Amino acid sequence: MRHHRDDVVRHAIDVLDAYGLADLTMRRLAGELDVRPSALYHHFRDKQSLLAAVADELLRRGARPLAGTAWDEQVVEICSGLRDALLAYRDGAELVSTVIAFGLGASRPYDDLVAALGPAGLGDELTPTAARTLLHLVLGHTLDEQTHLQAGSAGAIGDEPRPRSDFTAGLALVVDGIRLRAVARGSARLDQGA
Amino acid sequence: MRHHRDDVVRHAIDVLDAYGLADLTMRRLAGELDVRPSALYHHFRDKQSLLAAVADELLRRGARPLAGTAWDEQVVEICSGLRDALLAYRDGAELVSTVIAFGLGASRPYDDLVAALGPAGLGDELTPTAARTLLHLVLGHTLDEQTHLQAGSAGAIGDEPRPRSDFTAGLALVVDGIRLRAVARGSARLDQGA
DNA sequence: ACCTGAACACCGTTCAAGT
DNA sequence: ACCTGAACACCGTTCAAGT
Repeated sequence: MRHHRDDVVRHAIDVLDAYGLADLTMRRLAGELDVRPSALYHHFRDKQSLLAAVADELLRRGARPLAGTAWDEQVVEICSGLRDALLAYRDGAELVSTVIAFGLGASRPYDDLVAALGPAGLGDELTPTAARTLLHLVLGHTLDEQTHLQAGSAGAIGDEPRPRSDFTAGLALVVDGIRLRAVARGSARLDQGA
Repeated sequence: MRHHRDDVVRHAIDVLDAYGLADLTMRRLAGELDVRPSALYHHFRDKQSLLAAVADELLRRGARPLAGTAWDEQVVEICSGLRDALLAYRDGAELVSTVIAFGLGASRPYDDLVAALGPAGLGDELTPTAARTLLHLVLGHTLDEQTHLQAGSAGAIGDEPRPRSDFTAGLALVVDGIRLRAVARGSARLDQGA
């Protein structure tokens, strides 16, 4: 049976969710598609590109429209939505972190954060910094969280699972720091929780 | 020639720095030590444990005494020192991030941050959250930075390198957010830069 | 356009046995 | 205590050739 690129990506997500990132190999994926491993190289130049496409699809599936109007509400929505998207598939956080680190894809969340931060008036220098800081927080936290959630099945010894409020609290720290800079340029109120 | 554990770790750091994390394989390391790969399993139960020991040694070499007295000075020192330690060896940030994600070692920076944050009076719930948030920022940022620094030699297309001030600015954001919570419990001044 | 067959150059890990 | 020899069960990638 013949496939095209989208079939491969869909099957790759299934393999990811069922077996984890370490077992998402070209050979295993080819096996699931009932095809020789070399056939995959017709659709993707290498494994990194495949993983980038899988990460993009995972984020696309988790995408939600923004409801809030204020920049800080939107930032919290984007970050929470990203976390939910990462948690929706096994090893989602590890996959997206890897793809972002290699700089081959998964750039949507960063772009969305930059756009949402616009009205905060941080300036052209601080806005990308703030967006990256938020992104690092979400990826790092969710990677931690997902690793600990899955610690039962894997070999790693997990200490206590993260309390539910931990993500929100960490995010609020950073948003407050950003709000302080926005305030310095004279706009939002300082004491609203994130 | 016979080695013990410390020799293996030292050679592993050399291989890491010379060839990168992807080429720090058990087989290559064994080759450098002029030993069969199976000999390494006398010293370490698996590759993860070896990497954990390498990460700990890398952090040990980068350790510096704390000069500051105020908690926010100490936090900035710890984070900057961690960044410097990670940048001192090729793929240092990726190695330490991996080891921390697996929860097998490299816990010193987290412990130091928790200790430094003590006097901020954040409480038992927020202190670990703040420490993790800082750690995620430093690891994420430095991983980004190191990837872009090394982008010339690797295949990944790096966009512009991070501006020098980016790390400091991102760190200041988070420290300000923490300071705000410390202020809420009534201690430090709010307008001191990080 | 999509795939096979066959190969190349590797991996981590185990385990009995040696000194 | 530290190591060898040999094997097991895998990897990603290339490339000529097929339909």
